[in-house]
Amino acid sequence: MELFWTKGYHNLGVDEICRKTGMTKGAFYNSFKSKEQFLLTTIENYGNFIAEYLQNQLSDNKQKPFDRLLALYKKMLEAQTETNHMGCFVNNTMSELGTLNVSVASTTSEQFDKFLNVIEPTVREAQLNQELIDSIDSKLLTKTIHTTFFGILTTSKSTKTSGYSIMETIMHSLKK
Amino acid sequence: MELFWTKGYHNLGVDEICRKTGMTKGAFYNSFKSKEQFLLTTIENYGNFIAEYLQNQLSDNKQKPFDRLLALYKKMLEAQTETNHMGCFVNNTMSELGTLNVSVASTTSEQFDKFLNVIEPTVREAQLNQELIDSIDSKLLTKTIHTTFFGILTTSKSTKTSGYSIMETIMHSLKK
DNA sequence: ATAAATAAACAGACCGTTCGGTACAAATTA
DNA sequence: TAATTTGTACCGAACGGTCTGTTTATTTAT
Repeated sequence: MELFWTKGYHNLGVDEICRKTGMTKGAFYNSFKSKEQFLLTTIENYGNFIAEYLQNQLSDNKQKPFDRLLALYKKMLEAQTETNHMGCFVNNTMSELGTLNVSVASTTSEQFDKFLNVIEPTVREAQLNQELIDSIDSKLLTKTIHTTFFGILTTSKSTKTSGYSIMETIMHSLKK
Repeated sequence: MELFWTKGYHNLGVDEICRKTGMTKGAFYNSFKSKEQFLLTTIENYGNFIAEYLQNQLSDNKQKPFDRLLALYKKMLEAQTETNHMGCFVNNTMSELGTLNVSVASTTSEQFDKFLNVIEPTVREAQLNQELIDSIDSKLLTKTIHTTFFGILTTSKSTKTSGYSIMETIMHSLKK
């Protein structure tokens, strides 16, 4: 997964996948129908992993919902600075292959929706708590916040400004 | 450029570039040192084109600066729905190759900065006009707005919600 | 002005390499 | 022993890039 993430799909050969993971080609093609099918499986694994991570981070009831959200995004932005990839694996794959391959398009947007569904209850909670604006419905607000986050995640690696200051600006401006 | 945009770098062969543009390989390699150099040239052309477009859209003095900004982003989001590519060409290229190729990384972030520099005066004007929050400096606010826009541009194609409603939410929440 | 010489641009067959994927024998498991 | 998994040599296709012959434009000589 790390490999797809940093190198993308077309720049990563099956040979290299096998070399780096210690598999052989025989084992690879015994387990996966094709390179594409391996990518789809990887996207789903990553999606499940992230969804679970989000769930865990947001279920800390000691903090207010708004603070939980902000802390989550801060943590994720910080995590990226320690790696050598940029952006989100799901979204990167979507931009690389989304217009070329319908399976990839549907799998990636499925995962994206899954993320939103995990986050939305906390956003709604924050709205009920009068911490976030409630003039728009929680689904749209969730998408607004998370889309912004992905924008930051994609661009912040190549700019000097800390991505977190942008996220902070947005989150505070969405406060009630 | 349209080709790189929809297909990405690795999925587009020199043969196809030549076929679709009516060039031959001889002409191509007479004009460009390599496929990579052609990409860099294309990015710069695209960057100049967009920067000029932004400049034109924002110089309409009949509207208030805030309205000019919102109209610009609306127009750009609408424009995308008529095409079959997604996201921004500069940013897509950055995610596909930014971690693998330093020339591409620097060229793309150069273009991104150019966009910000074109937009920033209008944002500053809106701040002075008391239309946008002035608690943060105009450069960071510009980056916040534009980064958000790119996030929307990248994801809105695969989601059902209109990207513009997200952009509207953000812009209005950043109002003074 | 015309012809010859030089340079630049072009066409596209072709090259070595790498790609995703297959074949099949060897090894492992049951 | 029968069935499954693994290692690896190998395949055709497609890749980026080169090479050589040819056309076209420009300069020079007469």
